[in-house]
Amino acid sequence: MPNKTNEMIRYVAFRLFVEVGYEATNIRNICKEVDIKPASLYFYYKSKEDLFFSIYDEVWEDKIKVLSNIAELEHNISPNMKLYFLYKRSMDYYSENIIKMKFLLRYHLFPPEDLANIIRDKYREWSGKEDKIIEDIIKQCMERRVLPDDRDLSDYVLEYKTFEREQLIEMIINNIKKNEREFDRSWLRFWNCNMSNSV
Amino acid sequence: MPNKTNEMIRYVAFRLFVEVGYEATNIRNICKEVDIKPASLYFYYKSKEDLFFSIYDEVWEDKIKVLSNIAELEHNISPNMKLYFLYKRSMDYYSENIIKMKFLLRYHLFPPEDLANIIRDKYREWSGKEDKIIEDIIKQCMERRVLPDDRDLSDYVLEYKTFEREQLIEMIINNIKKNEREFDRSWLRFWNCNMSNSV
DNA sequence: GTCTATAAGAGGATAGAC
DNA sequence: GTCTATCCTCTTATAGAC
Repeated sequence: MPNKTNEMIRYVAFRLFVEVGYEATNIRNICKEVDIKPASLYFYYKSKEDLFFSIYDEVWEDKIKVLSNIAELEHNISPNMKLYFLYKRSMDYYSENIIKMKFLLRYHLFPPEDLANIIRDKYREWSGKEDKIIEDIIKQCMERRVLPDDRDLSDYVLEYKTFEREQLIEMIINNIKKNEREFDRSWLRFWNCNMSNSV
Repeated sequence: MPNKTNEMIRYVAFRLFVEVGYEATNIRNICKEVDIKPASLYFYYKSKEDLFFSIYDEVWEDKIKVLSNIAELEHNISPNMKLYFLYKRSMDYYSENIIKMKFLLRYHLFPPEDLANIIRDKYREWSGKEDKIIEDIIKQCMERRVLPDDRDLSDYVLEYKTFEREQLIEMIINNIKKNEREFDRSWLRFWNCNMSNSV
């Protein structure tokens, strides 16, 4: 049974953490927007750091949940189409949640000094789960010879993740959602140039 | 005739601005490492912001100078080789100056709130100079039909910059210098899939 | 749950001596 | 050029009343 005040705190804090960053976000500003006094925030969170990681984990949890659902959805299709759908629906999710993705990018690329170690550990754990989902599909591609097996599984996973990250960063930097057609063009280039061919 | 203390201030400040960020970098920390008292820093710079932009402009100036030199170097070669050399030598420069590139990426992606407007203006000015260098070479490619002229110049420039940025971000994120062969593979994919073909 | 009041400290910046 | 001393503001966080 989530509390109204708590939801407001999380909403405002998240926005500020993304837009102005952890260090520049201060308790007073959050509370001003939520219309409570700073002391009240400490009823919900024991510290600024506590608030941050509560949000950080929630963003990752949501992302992993969505990716899992996508991966489990398709059954009777070829594994390369599975990977394609994973990509396409990931892009849909990222497009609609660009701010969450910007949040993750920000704190993985440039973590605040005092949170850096914790973020690194949490990142490893969460992105490990992400890897498993991708690995699973690519493994199927290799088993059914949709992808040449002269390369390592981990190599393909890295290739896919790099490609996906490029797309994501382009979205974040340009702050626009690409249209379906552009996503498909990128996919074709990726599949033909980076995956199927071993240049 | 640069002053020894001033050089130290700039060196230390630059490192801290990259690694821990503008907000988390404080005058006291800089001065501690330089082994001077905070008041002394204000003899060289009128504020923290002043120090920051002095470094910001220097990083860009150096980058533009190097790019200009590369572009002016090659004369008797085909324009597509010119673009290839621009790419290759840019990558060499970026590899050897990853920390400077990380600095620029950091402040363009996530500028401190109070500096955001100034950074945006300066960025426009500097990257305009960068665009001119790239434009000049691509224009030659189109004139000599090395690149199909069914696409706009600005379209090609954007394509090149996006490609270059991908390579750069990969270097920064993985914090390693790719080897020559990998750079060449990336170039071939780019040239064949993104430039020569109009998919 | 939310408040008032405040502790405790860190930060940018300046005055003025040497 | 570099220092000591200090101002003033902002920040996280807590104590304790309601």
